[in-house]
Amino acid sequence: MDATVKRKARPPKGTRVQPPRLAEPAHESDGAHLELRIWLRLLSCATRIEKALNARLRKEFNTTLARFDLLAQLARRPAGATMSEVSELLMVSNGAITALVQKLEADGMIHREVDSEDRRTFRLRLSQEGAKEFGRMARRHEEWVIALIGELSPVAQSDLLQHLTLLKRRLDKHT
Amino acid sequence: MDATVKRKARPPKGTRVQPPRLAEPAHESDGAHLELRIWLRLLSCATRIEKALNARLRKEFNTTLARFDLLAQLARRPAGATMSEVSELLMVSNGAITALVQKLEADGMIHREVDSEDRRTFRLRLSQEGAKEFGRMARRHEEWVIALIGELSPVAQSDLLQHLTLLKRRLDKHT
DNA sequence: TATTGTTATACTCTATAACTATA
DNA sequence: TATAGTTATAGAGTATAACAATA
Repeated sequence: MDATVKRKARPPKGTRVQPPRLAEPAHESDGAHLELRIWLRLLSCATRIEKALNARLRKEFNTTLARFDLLAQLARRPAGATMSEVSELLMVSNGAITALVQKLEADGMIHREVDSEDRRTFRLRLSQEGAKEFGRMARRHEEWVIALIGELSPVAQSDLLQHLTLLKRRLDKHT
Repeated sequence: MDATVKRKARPPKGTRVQPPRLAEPAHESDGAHLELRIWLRLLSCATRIEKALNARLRKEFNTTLARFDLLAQLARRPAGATMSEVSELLMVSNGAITALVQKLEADGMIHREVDSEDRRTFRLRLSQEGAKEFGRMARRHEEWVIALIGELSPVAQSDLLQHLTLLKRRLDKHT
């Protein structure tokens, strides 16, 4: 879904004297504080990867990253999870979860059973085909991610992971 | 209803080999490839920061990150930019840009002038109040980002920036 | 014919608040 | 009263495709 924005063509005339610059969603990224530059680059990378993954999930599986993430949470919890738990895990409101779950249930990817002890709650679980389909998606997803990130050297990768982990810990405390 | 449904609850002790982990929106993140773990952490960090910034922009300035980013692009281009240029810079479709621009114009943040040489195109520029308001937003924005990221040591920050820059370059080539 | 930008349409994700049914 | 989840509503962002004006 990229590479087709036809803006390569540039008005041949004009008195524009700006230096050539790579597309950079930055606010004065050059003199700015380190923190700002990190954030802009982080956002840029995440957006790029997210768009790529979303487009491919749509194309190959007719689904989205949000749904994929919900399935992933259930996939690692054979005992299932409640709506509220999923809501917290995905950091998304209860109402939004209801919508996602309805869609996934309608597609036959998950089912919900009333909890035997508290009839207000459901346990969500992958259905059998849901588990299979998620397996297919997860494999492709991983291939895509490896293709996108795998060009970095192993050392760079492990450094990057380490620093992101550090950042995430700070955010966990700070948010 | 086993009361402590939270994932944090753990057997009091044990022979765990794995490091303690916080809630992690991951798909089997432990045995997974490095690339996958990087992506999940990257996404997690970006989402957290983005949500925080969006909420604050909404609260203090009644605006959004998408609009802020568009303004930021104009702020660094005194000569202005066309719709298509902005579309490319923000990696967003032309139709979506029209919507954003209409909103910002209605708010008096920007104006658009018909290009004297090509009457199909507009030049978008910050209005005077737009520039002032953007200045206020940018200052706050930077404070927030510094507060969120600034807990990392300077060394960690510069390493992180370096690795993200590397990643971004690969993505530029690869996407 | 090609390009710039608009419009119409639709879809996804999201939050909030009022609501229901349990507890 | 408090909690789990639903519904109704609203709004942002997005893409696509058909279209108009201009090149």
